[in-house]
Amino acid sequence: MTGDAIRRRSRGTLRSALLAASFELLREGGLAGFSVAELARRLDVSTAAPYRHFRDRDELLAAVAAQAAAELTAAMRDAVEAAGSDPVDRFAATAGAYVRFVSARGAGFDVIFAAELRHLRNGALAEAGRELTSLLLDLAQRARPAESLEALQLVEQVIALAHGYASLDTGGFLSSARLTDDDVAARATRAAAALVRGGQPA
Amino acid sequence: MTGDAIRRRSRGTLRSALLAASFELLREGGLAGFSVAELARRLDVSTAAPYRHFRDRDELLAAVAAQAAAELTAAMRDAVEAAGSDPVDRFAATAGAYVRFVSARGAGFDVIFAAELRHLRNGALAEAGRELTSLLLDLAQRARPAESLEALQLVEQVIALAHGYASLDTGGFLSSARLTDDDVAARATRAAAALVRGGQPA
DNA sequence: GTCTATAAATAGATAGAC
DNA sequence: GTCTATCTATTTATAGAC
Repeated sequence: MTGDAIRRRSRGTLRSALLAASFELLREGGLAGFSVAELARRLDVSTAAPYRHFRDRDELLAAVAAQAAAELTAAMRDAVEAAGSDPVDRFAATAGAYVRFVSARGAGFDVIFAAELRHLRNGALAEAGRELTSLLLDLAQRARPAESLEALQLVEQVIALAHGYASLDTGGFLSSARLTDDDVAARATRAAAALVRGGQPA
Repeated sequence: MTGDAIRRRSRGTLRSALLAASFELLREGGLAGFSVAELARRLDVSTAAPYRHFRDRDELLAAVAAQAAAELTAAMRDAVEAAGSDPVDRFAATAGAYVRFVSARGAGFDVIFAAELRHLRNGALAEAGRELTSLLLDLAQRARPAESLEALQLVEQVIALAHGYASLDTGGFLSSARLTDDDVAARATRAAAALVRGGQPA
């Protein structure tokens, strides 16, 4: 559906069409498969057209990353609310939300915090990243048992776990088990909860 | 050191020099930065030379992946032995070994189990992958508390965690903390132990 | 086994017309 | 704002000489 809808856009919307198509492209081939030329091809415009809206490839990617960060933060907030009142479950829900988001949109921490985009000092992206980090830190702080790890390290652990599950999913490591995206998200959530609980002082 | 040593190799060793240089290249730019042309450049041979030893890029990568899998399995065995007798600590040590290995060699599960290499049906690679999986399953089985998750899912969790830590490390997410590779490996190990312990039936 | 030369893709990016 | 045309760089891969 989206492909045609994008191609049949009316004039003046190339910029947002580029962003939308970028997510499609990322979902299909990851950062490695991302190219401005391919984007132009899919939108039936010349390869020069995107450069009227973005200085170069990195600026386009940064805009995508900023949008991804905002959407991911929102998705995590929703998952947290749906998770109930247990602070550990609420924090762990972010891992599941992350897996689901990457599977649906193709952009995760690798895009949002890409080293190749840091030189841009893109304000919107930096701010969106900070908001995401802040949400996670807050949830970690509440889930953190006394005497346990610092909240920052707890965030690091859960991010690593979530990103790992998303990578395994994307890379097809889990494909033999024929899991749905929701299955993988549930596993990531369960693992995150175990991780936080296991960190408690015996 | 290695660069010059490789460039000054005597004749008849291009094949192994290609493998060695591949690891260097992967460590610097990951799978995305891997190219046969760049490899040839570094070894001061023509871009055609590598194709006398490998049918194409994927066959070269598969040979790299098979070697990586064997080395990683050995590194994990060493780490397990050094970890003592507690089954959870022994299993968790594989996460630290993985992080250290990826940091040193640049090739991890993403290369070893790359979807793009599966069509080759490379026997050596498949066998090396099986051996790695088998080691992890065995350790998981011994670390697994009764009533806990299946060993396969435990392996999945620890692999995801380890791969996530390695990605965070490689991507520079942890760079603000100025951690050494050993620091990151220690954190991954600790997190893996917490994960396994937290999975126990309360 | 290695080289030179070359072909065919593909990507990023710009100039200038409309 | 978009197009056509073009440039430059890079990569994978092959043919044929030595």
